[in-house]
Amino acid sequence: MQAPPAITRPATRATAISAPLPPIAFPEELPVSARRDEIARAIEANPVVIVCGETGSGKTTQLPKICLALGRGRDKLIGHTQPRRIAASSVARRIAQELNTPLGEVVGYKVRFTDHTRPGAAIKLMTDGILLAETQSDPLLAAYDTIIVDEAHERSLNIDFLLGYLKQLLPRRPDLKVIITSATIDAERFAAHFGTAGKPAPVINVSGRLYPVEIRYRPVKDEDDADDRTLMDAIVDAVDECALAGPGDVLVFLPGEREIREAAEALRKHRFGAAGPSPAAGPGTEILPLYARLSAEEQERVFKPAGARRIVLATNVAETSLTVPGIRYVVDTGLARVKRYSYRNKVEQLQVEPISQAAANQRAGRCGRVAAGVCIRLYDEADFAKRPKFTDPEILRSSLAAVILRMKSLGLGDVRAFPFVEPPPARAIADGYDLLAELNAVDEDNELTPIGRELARLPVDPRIGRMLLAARDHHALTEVLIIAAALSVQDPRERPLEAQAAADQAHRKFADEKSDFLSFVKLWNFVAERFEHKKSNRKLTDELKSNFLSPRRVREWREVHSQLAAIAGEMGWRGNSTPATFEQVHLSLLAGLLGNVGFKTLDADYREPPYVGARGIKFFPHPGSALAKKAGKWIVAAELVETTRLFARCLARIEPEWLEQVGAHLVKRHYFEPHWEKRAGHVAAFERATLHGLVLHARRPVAYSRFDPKLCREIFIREALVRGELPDEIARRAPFFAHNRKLAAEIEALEHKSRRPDVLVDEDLVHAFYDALIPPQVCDARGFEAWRREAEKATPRLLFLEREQLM
DNA sequence: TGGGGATTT
Repeated sequence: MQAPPAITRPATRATAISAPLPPIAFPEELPVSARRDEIARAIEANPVVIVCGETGSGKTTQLPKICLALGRGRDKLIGHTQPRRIAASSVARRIAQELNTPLGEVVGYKVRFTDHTRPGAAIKLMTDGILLAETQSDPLLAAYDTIIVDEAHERSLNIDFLLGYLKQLLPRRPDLKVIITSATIDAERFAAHFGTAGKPAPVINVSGRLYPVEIRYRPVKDEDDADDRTLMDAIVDAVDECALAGPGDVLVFLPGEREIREAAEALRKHRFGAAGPSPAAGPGTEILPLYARLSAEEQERVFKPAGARRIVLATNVAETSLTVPGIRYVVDTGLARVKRYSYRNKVEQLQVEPISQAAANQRAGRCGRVAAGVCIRLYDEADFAKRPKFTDPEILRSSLAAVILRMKSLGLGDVRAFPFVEPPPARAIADGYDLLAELNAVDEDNELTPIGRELARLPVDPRIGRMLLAARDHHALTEVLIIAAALSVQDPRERPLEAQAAADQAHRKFADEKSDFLSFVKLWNFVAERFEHKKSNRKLTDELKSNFLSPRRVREWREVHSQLAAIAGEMGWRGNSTPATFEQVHLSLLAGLLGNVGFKTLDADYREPPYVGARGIKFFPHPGSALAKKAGKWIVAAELVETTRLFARCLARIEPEWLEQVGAHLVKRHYFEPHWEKRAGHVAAFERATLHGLVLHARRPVAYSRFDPKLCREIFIREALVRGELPDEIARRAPFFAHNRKLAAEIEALEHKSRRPDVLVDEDLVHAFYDALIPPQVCDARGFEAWRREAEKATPRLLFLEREQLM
């Protein structure tokens, strides 16, 4: 759909007066400043420049200013993308401050839900997702004369898509300058990607301001000691080693919450255990967990330096998203939970894996920011050397349905030909199309359907978008908007390690025994009521917290909900004013979740997976579900994730009949054992219906004539006429029937007497007799009767057999 | 019996 440019084009300089440029100063202590002439020349001479700057180089804040000094950002914007919202806003603030201008005037930022740019600004910070979203209304990115993609080495889905998009766009935008910033090791790959005529894009390396980091390898198990030393023992020893090396905070990288809890216990036990206080147990030493699910307050503790030594136990959140200040020592387990997507089973996996060399070096770098640091790796150097150099980019670890949907909707042509930095394998693309077909978003030719085009307009996962489209049709939009928003954000329910039972108790009031999805609706109503009657933000926050709800995540949920509700409003969809039924809600959810259905084959005993799902996968209900112990025969799950086991999370009971309705385009039907039904007077068969291999019904009787009329006619003649199984009331009205039966009986009796019991009336002869007379379309008793009455008007004894025909 | 971290028309 093409809208008039005046509406779709983002604010450009045509209508706004540029703010007067402030003087641009470059802090001389930043390494980038010293190289600014060289960088500026490279930008002027090349469409694409790769800038490698390690932490502390100043690239993020100074590059936009170098562009500004070059006269860019005057007629069009300098766009500058960051992987995270928090970074986009804080970088904008910092640059605005350095230019001594109010935020928004010369430097603005735009992230989801917040737009702090004014017409006339020169530099716009944004998340890479925002720039990607803008390609929908501004395919040439005409609002920009310069685009800086920062932190490209993070290789998120958005970044990889953006790098492909820019590569394709550049020939059509010869005036556009693109700057990619990256960690040094990835530079060559990006340079080659943006090369022209066999010549790679220029790379400029800017040193960082990292202090040297000493790497020490301390594997959990030494070759010669075959004892049962565990990872936790190794962590305790490594922390001791750090403590002996001198003062300073320690950052320990662990794969997840569970390991963080174990490590905290091990460290506490070690400090207070029988062996006496360890060197790490200086007075007031603090052990601080750090992971994303932690409440804001708990995370805050990490940023408030205390007097005593702190030991921070962190997940990957501390690798890129959060910078823990003042770290002198890093202890690296070399492990992380990594999300992957299994094309074979079509489930997500979240399993502990050894991290790449690049990630290990990033972790080590976290202790060299304030002074020389020490990184203790709990594996040996040979182990490090044989690890992959890079972490697989997200695009090679994800379902591609959303990427394909967006590419189709932007008209970017063949997915296989798109210039990805690392093209996904063909089977991954095929799998993405499979999911889109399951959602009815593409047709047999893999072209977008009207549903697909609508899906592409919704800023949510295609599965979730599909629920919304179905809800519009099932009059369940009010409930499903709440559920869809909830499924798009992190669970607002907190479950702190030290208060799990209390949290579960607080959340129990939202539970619905038939559907975890409906607990989101109950929770929504609870929260909405408190927002409506709030006395103060403080009180509201306290009330949420006392119910173990994260205020931050509740806010995100409400923001996503209002964004989706606004889009629904723009599309003219109407919410239901009366509550939708369980069936209406879950028919809608099923439209997006047909691949996540399960059938219970075993009673749950926690040893074998009780449910079988699509393509024969077997899974457990997640123990956090209200249905975990009493889920029904048929369930649907919001997601299937393989962690320690394959778990289905967020469950609801469903009826198998709903699957036939919602999954009509996927149901495979197989018919077998066609047979004559005397009372019904027709041929019946049994139907076996499957959805993704899951048996919906195994032996449902169906009238068979519409599937195979020819075979039905054969069976009708043989069973009803030759063998005499015509329904009685039809037989009584048909004199030929009694006549022919009697004749056959007489002949049989005669042949019996003549001691030739092997020779009976030849069924084939009788069959041929009827077959020659009865028209092809007759295949059941009723059709036969109608034909016979007409035919006998002309020839009354048409169907009467003669004795010699049978002998 | 229990999930790393981000992002969006």
